[in-house]
Order: sequence, then structure tokens, then C-alpha cells
Amino acid sequence: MNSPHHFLDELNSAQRAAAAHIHGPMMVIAGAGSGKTRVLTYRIAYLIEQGIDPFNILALTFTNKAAKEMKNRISKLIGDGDSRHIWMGTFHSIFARILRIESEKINFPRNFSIYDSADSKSLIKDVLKEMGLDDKLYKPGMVHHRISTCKNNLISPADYAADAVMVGDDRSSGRPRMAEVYAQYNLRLLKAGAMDFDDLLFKTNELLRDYPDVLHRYQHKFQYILVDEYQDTNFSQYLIVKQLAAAFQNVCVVGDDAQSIYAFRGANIQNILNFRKDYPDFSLYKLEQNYRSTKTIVEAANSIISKNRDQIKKEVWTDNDQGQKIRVHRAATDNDEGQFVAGQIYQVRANEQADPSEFAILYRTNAQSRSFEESLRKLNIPYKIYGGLSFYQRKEIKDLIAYFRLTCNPNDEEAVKRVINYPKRGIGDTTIQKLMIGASERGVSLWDMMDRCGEVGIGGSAGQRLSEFMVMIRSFQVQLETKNAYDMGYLIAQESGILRDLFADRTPEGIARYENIQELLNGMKEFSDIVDLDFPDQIRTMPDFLVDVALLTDADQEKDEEGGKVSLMTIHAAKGLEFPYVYIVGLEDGLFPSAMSLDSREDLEEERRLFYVALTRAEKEATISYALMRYKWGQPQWSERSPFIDEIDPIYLDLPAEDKSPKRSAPIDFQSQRNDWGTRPSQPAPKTAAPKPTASPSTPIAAPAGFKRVQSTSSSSAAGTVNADVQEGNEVMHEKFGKGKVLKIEGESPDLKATIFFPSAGQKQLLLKFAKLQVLS
DNA sequence: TTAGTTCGGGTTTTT
DNA sequence: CCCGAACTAA
Repeated sequence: MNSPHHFLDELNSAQRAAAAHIHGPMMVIAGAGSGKTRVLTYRIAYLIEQGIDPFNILALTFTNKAAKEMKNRISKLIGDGDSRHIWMGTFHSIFARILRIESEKINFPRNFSIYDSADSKSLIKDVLKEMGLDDKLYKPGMVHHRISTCKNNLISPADYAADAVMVGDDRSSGRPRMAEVYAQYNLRLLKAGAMDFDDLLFKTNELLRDYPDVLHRYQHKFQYILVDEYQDTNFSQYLIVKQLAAAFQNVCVVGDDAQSIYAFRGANIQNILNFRKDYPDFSLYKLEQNYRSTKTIVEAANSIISKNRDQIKKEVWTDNDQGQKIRVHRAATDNDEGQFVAGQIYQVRANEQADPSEFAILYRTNAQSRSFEESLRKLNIPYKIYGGLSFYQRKEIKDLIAYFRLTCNPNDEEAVKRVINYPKRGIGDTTIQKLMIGASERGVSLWDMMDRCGEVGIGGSAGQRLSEFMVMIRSFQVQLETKNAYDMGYLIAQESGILRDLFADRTPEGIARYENIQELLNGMKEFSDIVDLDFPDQIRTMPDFLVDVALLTDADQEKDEEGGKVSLMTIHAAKGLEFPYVYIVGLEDGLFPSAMSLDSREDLEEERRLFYVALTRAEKEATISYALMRYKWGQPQWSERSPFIDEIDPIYLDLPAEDKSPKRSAPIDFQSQRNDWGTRPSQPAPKTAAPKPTASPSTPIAAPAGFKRVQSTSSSSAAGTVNADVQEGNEVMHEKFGKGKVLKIEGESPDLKATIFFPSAGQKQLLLKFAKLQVLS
């Protein structure tokens, strides 16, 4: 034992106590900027130094980037020979790896595909179409969200169908077949050998539940478990951790309830409370000293978060200087806001010799980036946008990756649909429709149906093209295990014709697309060149690459290559980052807090935590701005300043003169609303109760957050009855085209189609069940 | 089957 | 305003 633990001495006493805790359950509640990542890395380093095998450590982070960074920092402390063997990554990527290893147990191919949200939604659309459901009523996005919420709470399709509350809820909102859609969606995933994001966790739970030997094996492999950003875990993740930690109970969770900003995707702060119940003898460590920000920023942030009812008490404080007041700027328009911020950055940069990388512009929605881009460009300030369309969501990248996926897993239906006729090879919609119908009738995958396309009357040139396509894919497949990811990728890009197709497009966008493909291939080269020191002879293949790539997100992008740039990103993306100068923009009522959050206290509190996260990113100076008018879909839109501004104690603010006037035009009185919500008489039984920690995976959970009342969407029925008596020759009034004369009515009820002549708009064909018509004569 | 057009709807936030 | 879906013409 080497007695001077030099690296632990670099911590303050609270941090050191947490980092030196080895055995038994522990929780670290860490205020913003209090060095939580530091504690995690030092603790892992310390564990290893104390002789614990890195092979037995599992560290779950929120992003891949966080994992990578932490690994680097650990290897700086103890050398990378040891740190290499730690299993460190996001829940999704770690358990995707494990599911791949155990794939045969859960009836999935080893190279199962991972569907991203776009794939999931596309599949849902298919399912709806096949079931003959209206996708205006069953909106794919909404259906997906509902299914996702279920999966995150471990509610299977069977549980769903058996749950009277949820089924009743669906029935009353006019969507009685929701449970069926869910079941069908899962069936199609199974047939395609694919999992969506939520399945990666759901199936892990099933695996651990149904295979005690597997559970036992991983319990003994992962004797020390650490979870970062614990406040952002959902029930499914919670239960995985609980099961894995059950044997040794060496589980360490780190989080900050004040920074929980992912409830909308199922994160459950209640997991923190569950932890207390599951491990009554756990040790609690609180990190309350902030090292990041000025007193002004820390105290202003405290004043914001104190408005929330749901929170764990803690006192975040700092020894740092008081610093500048937070400047509030009121701009006339979104463009003015952009110019103001860019101008400020220009000035501060000149006055303080600051590098562009010291600035961040944070907004609520990605769409807000435009005006800042423009203004920064005009002043020649380099910037980088994080988020928005991530690299892997670009069409050309998704297309090529679809070829990769198809090669690794021919049953991947979303991949087939994407590339079967791209680049154009004369396989049109009719052929694809025939195949899809045939496949679903026979219960086989699209690919298998292609093999038997004669059965659905596809022959001649279409059949010929189809078989050429299959021959090509098969020629890729046979090389899958012998070629590395890069060689394989290059071959596919070439042979599929994608490279040629993109090269032919000489527009700037076309050139950019071509370069993106090059970049993807470069990335694959890098990936393929990595040598696993423990298995130096093993090649890194395309399936290996796909597991990584499917779960990479924009937050994982490398900081940046060369030279400093101003960072533009959503507040969600800024989580965990820090900048000397932070601009929080678009502080308008309805934008931030989002209009969607205004009718529930929980949602509003999440917005408030988001604001807290934004402000606490700042080290030296924070500036807040808002615009009285901004364009939305090309239309001007006026708004009031955000009530959040008024929630900050004004002693920390540098307000513009207009905003100091005590009489304000009736902003929401949040104080009194809070009281209303405290008792909430209008709400029937506010079931905020968390899922019971002891719940078995199949226990349905009472009304998860996403399940609040669904707005009624039935407006077309009224129009239908009105239109029933439209006759040929009638004069009618249309809300958009004005007066018109009915020339002809054809088709069968309820699909009656009318040909109407409108003097103002010409002749139109309208379906009576949809058109809003008034009969005049 | 494809290319060219119109039309309607979408903006929270993301693994 | 911008994208994809749906429709129309060749």
C-alpha cells in the first residue's frame, strides 16, 4: 500500500470522502459545478489503485463522449493499461453489446439492427396503414411516444391490453386499437431482427429476468457499478442497475435532481427515492461547493430553482468572486437578438482577449440558431452548431448505412425500403407494395418475400431487377467476416452506385453530400485501424462498427479539430459543459418555458430546471436575451418576455430600463399559480406516485407521465353530417375557395367525391367527408 | 415508373 | 418557410 494517495489529495473533503468510499451502496448528490465528474473519475482510479480489477467495474454515463472523457482522465491518473478494461459507456451502448453476445437467448440474430426514432416512426406508419388506421388520428409521433413510454416502464403489449386504465384512456380518445398497434409494431421489429432504442433496455431486463445464470454471470462480472446522471435514468434503467447490483450492492449513483431535464423521455427522478428504499443503509454524500461560477451566477441560479416544489434540499455555494450582474437584453426581433449577441461576443473578445471557444449561445429549440449564425458570420466570428440534424441523420449517410445494415441483417425492413430503389434501379412503388403485402400475408420478412416474388406476380423486368439487387447484397454478405469495416464500407459505397450517384451532382449541396460520405468512410478507416491489444489478430468488422454508430449522437461529436469556435446548441445539449461566457437566448413566454409545458406543474418545473442548467453553464458572465417578435414558419409572431426572468432575484440582474418599470402588462403571477397547483382541486387524483421499486418487470405502472389526457381530435365528423345533403347543382360555400357550384358527385359513401367549380379558384375535386362545405341552395 | 407539381403540416427537448 | 406525401402527366 502506497500511503500518500496523491491524487485523492487534489479533492476537497466532501469529494474525497465520496471518492474513497469503496464498498456498499452510495449516492452522491452533486450541485452544478461541484466536481461530480471529478469524483467519479477519482473514485474509479482509487478503486483500481486499491487492487480492484478494472474488468469488474461498470460505469454508465449519459453520452459516449462523457465515457470517453472519463476514461482519458482515469488513464491520466493511473495509466491506460488498467483503464482500458473498464466497461464504460451509455446504458444503450453497453447493453447493446451484451444483447449481441446473448442474442440467441432472446431470439434475435447476432447482428440485429438498431432502429433509430426515424426508423421506428416509419415502421409505425406502415403498421397503421396495414391496419387501416388513420394516421391523422393515430399520429405516428404520438404513437411512438406512447409505445416508448410503455417500454421505458416495462409494460409489454400484453400488459398494455390488460390495463383497464390505459385501454379506457385510448377508447375515450378515439384510439381503441392502440394496444394492437403496439403489439403489431413489436411483432414487425422481431420479424425484422431489429430493436428500437427502448428495446435495448427492455430486452436487457427480460434477459436478466428470464436467465438467472446470465444474471449471475453479469452480477459477478460487474462487482462495482457506477451510474452518472442518475436523475436522468428511467424505470427500465433503474431496474437493470438494481438487478446487476443485487449480489454485491457496490453501487454508486451520482446525480443532481435540480438538473433533471429528461422526464419527457421517461426519466424518473423518483429513482433517487427508490434508491433510498432499496438500500436503506446507503451512504449519502453531498457536494455543495461550486467551483465553476461567480457568486452572482450561483445565487441567481439558486433563486430560480427555489421556485420548484419538487427538490432535494441543498445549499450550493461558492468561494469565487461576486462577478458581473447578469445582463438582460430586450431585442425587437429575432434578427436584432442575433446581432446583439454577436456584437457582444465581438466586443468581449476584443476587450478580454477571449477565444471564441469561451462563448456559448444556448437556446430552447434548434430552430432558433438561424439568426445567430447569420450575425456571427457577418462579424467573421467562427462558430459551430451542435445538434440539429446530426451527421448520422443526414440522408446520404442514412442511405449508405442502410446498405450496411441490410448487408449485416437482410431482414432489416426499414433498410430495404430505403435502398431497394436508391440509386434508381427501376423498382417502383407498385413492386414494393406487392412485396410488403405478400410478406405480411405470409408472415415473412420483406427480404424472404423478394426471394419468392413470383408468388405475388412480380416477374419480367421488375423481377429481374429485384434479383440483381439481391445478388449484389449477397455478394457483400459473403465478405462480411473477412473484410474490415472500412474495406467493406468502401466496397459497398462503390458497388451500390451511391458514390457515383452523389459524384454526379455538382451543386454545392451535392458536393457536401459526397464529402459527407467520404467523412463517414474516413471514420470507418479510423475505426478499423484500432487494434485491440488483447486480441491483436481480430479484425474490426462492419457489424462491430454498426453497434457503435447506431448509438452515436451529436453530443458525442469531437469538441473540435482546429481553432476555437463559438458553440451554438440547445440547453439539453449543453448539459455537463461549461463556458466562461454564456448567452441564454429566446427567453420568451411560450418559447421558454415552452407553451407545451404551461398546463402542468411538473412540466413547468422541468422547464425551470432547464433554465437552471443553462445558467449554471456559465463561469464568468451570463447574458439573457429575448425578442418581442420572431418569425415562425415565415410568419411574424409576437411574444412577452419569459416569466423566468422575473423569477430571478433582481439584485443579480442588470435590466434594461423598459423592464424595470414596476407595472408590467399582466405577466403570469407564478406565485399564486403555484399555490393553486399545490392543491389542484380540478385534477382527479394526481397520481404522481412512482412505480414501485419492487415491481416485477411485468407489473403495469400507474399512468406514466406521458399519459395525461389526450386532446380530442374529432372535428371531421361534424363536417361529414353537414355535407351529406350536398347535391349536384347546389351552390356551396367553402371556407377557403369561397362560393362554388357542384358539377358532379361520384363515388360511394363515405368516399363521395364532388367536382365543384369555384369562380375564385377554378374547378376542384373535393372529398365530401373532409371538405368543410356549407350548402347555400 | 418517374419526374414534376401541389398541398398540408410541423417546432420542444434526445438515447 | 421547408419538407415529405400525394397527385398528375408523360
